[in-house]
Amino acid sequence: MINQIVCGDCRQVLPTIADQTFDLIFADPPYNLQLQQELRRPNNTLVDAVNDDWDKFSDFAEYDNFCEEWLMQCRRVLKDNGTIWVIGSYHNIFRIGKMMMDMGFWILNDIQWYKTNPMPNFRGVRFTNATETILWCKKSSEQKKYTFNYQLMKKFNGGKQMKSVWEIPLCTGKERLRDDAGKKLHSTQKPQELLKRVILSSTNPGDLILDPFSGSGTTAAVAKAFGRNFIGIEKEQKYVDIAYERLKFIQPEILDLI
Amino acid sequence: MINQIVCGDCRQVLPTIADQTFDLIFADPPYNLQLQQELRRPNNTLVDAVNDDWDKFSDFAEYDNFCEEWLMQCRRVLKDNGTIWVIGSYHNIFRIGKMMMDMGFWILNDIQWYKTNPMPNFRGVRFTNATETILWCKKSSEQKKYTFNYQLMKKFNGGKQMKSVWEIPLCTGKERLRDDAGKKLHSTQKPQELLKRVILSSTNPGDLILDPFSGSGTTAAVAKAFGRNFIGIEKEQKYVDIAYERLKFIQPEILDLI
DNA sequence: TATAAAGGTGAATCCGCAC
DNA sequence: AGTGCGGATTCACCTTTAT
Repeated sequence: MINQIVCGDCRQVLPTIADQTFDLIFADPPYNLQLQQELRRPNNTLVDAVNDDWDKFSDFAEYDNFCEEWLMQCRRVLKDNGTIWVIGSYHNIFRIGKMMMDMGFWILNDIQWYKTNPMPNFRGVRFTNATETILWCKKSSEQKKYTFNYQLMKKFNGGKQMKSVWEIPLCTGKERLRDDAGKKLHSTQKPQELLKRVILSSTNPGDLILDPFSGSGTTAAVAKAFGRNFIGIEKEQKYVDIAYERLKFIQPEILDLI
Repeated sequence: MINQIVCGDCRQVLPTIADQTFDLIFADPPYNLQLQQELRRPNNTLVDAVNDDWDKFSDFAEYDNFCEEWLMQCRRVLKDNGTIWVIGSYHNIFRIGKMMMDMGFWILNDIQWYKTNPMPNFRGVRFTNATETILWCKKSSEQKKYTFNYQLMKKFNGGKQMKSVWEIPLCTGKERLRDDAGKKLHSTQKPQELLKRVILSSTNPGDLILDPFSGSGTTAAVAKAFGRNFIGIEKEQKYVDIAYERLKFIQPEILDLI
């Protein structure tokens, strides 16, 4: 089932896959829905559970349990010489980072995706939230070998060692997948440039890559463009369809950038 | 005991302070770096790494317990309309961020200190680790009021809304405190520009600021320069002495930058 | 005295293989 | 697992020394 997007919850699909199957994992997990609802509440209008610490804790606990399940499975299907990337924002990345450390993952870098065109803070109550964090980890602290194409990254960076800060625009323009009405097909489509750096830095041609939250299929598209194999897992059939449609088209503009 | 550096472990000193005393807290706790071995540059010179006793913890649990203690006390002595900043690296910030969320703190921003001159990765096995993270939090999600001098930050940023990425050099040159032999007096002295942004963005003149890990006294120095009051807590007497010595000198170059 | 060259250094979880 | 060794490996900025 190589080079496919499987429809299903990764917590159910991953247990059907053998130990040490993948050379690389890229995971872009969802936020806790309950947390997001809390975030979206109108300012200063408090919802019933404000003082209910139990409710709050149960929200975190539910998200933590969800992450623990898919992360444990990811660790199992990752080769002992493989690495894993997990992207998130300040809403979830601290919980995930702490959990990964406790599981035995060893952080290699905390990459900062520095958005060149972030959404401004309209009310002027905070600094413009301009980054997302991508954790790059090996499977254990003792792990000796992993793929890092240092010289290629250095070349991409004009001959100087590439830093952990990646200045990349949000996915907009022609790259952004939209329906006939111009409505974006996926709310959090990641830019190809981001996946290009992930895949070219930490895999070799022919390697097998897993994306347990495939979404619009950026990981699969970039993997295909660069001769890597992939397996995507995606819960919603409509996103599976979108990803397959996307994979039909060659994207030479990615290859031009090498 | 205003505008003083108290010598002692903040876990013992803070319980002697009344509830809701401080308008702002800036905390720069030990990072628990857990360095594995010595590191040499390509020219074979040894890197003078952080190897202080105050940064040694036996395991995650010990570090977590330590952080839980000082964070709980900080939350108690912070005014209900105050905010707290905590700086760390990928070695500790995920543990701290998760813990703070669980305690009820509400993250306003995850500021990225983007070092303009970070130490390179000499072995070429990772990306240059170029950032530290500073969490800016209010005391609870329900908290309506807190100080954010939006217009001043905008002015500092050339008229555009300031982003959560702060490009600031490491503390070197004349600003770095050194003994007569040229040896750095503190292994992790923070740049004044960093504290300037923290203090000017989130306090007003006359506010009272706590730094529970005072170290070389950068927080106190910048607070004094900008007419804020401070209380520092520092475990080691030698650093207390260094900070007081530093406070004797006016630093007009900070004020020039307004 | 001015300019150029050389040297030092910073919160870092920094090699891989053979024996 | 401990040791030894071959080989690949650095950026920005400041200070000191040399021309």
